[in-house]
Amino acid sequence: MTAAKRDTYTPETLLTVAVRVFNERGYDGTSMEHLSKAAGISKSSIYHHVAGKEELLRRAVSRALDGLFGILDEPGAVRGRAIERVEYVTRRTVEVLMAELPYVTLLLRVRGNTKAERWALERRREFDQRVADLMKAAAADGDLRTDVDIRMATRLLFGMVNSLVEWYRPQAAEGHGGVDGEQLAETVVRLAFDGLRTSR
Amino acid sequence: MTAAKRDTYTPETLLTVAVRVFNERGYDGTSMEHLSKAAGISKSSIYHHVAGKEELLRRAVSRALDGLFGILDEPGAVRGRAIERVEYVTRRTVEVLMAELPYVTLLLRVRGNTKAERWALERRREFDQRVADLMKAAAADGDLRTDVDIRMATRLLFGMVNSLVEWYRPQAAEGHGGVDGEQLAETVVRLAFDGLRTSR
DNA sequence: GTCTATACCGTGATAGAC
DNA sequence: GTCTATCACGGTATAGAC
Repeated sequence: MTAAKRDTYTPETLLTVAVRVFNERGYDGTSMEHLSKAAGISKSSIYHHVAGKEELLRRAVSRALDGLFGILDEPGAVRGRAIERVEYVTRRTVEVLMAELPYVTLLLRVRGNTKAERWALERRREFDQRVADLMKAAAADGDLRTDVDIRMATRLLFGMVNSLVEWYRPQAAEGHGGVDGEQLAETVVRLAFDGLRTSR
Repeated sequence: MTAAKRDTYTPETLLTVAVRVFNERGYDGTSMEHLSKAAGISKSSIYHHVAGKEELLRRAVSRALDGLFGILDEPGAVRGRAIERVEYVTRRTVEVLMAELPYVTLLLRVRGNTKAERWALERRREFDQRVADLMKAAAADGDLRTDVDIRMATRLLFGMVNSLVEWYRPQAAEGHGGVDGEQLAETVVRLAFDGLRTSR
């Protein structure tokens, strides 16, 4: 942040508003009129900053995808035993999901009606595939239970992780900083890998 | 089925088509024009059967909700140790989700822009609350791990279960009947309660 | 029960003044 | 950079013939 919050919009600040409204009403359920009301400027002023509604969507899901793919290049995701890498990617996915919550939320709700949406779905599948490959490696190492299909387990694991966007809301710094972030990530990992039950 | 598939539509047969299109394009992304093309009749013919788009949505989510709430009245959900009841409800939720896949899919994607949608969201929360109460009882029995927040665990568990709608597709009876249904439900339950890992 | 034709409104997007 | 005014279009829904 080089300057304090200013009155005039940039594509970035406008994006913040747009993504919030998209998540509240759904992308298709949001009109340019809704956006203009939420931003406090007229419809035509929005067109001064961005080419249209779909560009806002493209910018938003790009940000989410960048965050997710970034994880796969981190040292913890490329070095070590496969199961450790899976745990790392899972934990980091939860963290990125929380850090970029509105953007990832939008990404996960994309349907595929427009070009930008189809592009987003394609890249999401690519990410899922990369994770599924990691899981296969962990299974080959004998570190995952053998009575479940790996592809299915991958989907369920990330279905669980992704479901965070439906209820997680960042608490506005109550005393201590962002401690709940790492805590929640740890909970998800422990639950997914060790299960809900007290003892087997 | 008292009669074979007929040419003329009823509200029910029309609903089948509408729900499929709603799930493909999203409710807001679906126009009456889309529906009429998919059904093979004109827009105005649709209005002969139903009052409008929102009635189709209401009928669809009602069917999903009836299926889910029905679970809570089954013997397995009201008798026995709490953890057994939680497992039962989890397993049955997976089964209902598969049996009523398009309807539950639509329910889980509802945003809340219209009256019917807000009503659906309210009833969904009611179901979630009933399940959360069961989980609390299981925790009080000492059958759930104590290092995770119960409310959070409930949300993650059902986030995992609900994520099925994003990828599960019924296979068109390849040889044996509907064996995969119970199998998948069992996998979800085992994964959720015992975890992914081979051994602790 | 289905059709064509149409009413009427909200949509995404643009023109041009300030 | 923002505005008002406006466009062409597609949206839900209805009228009335067959």
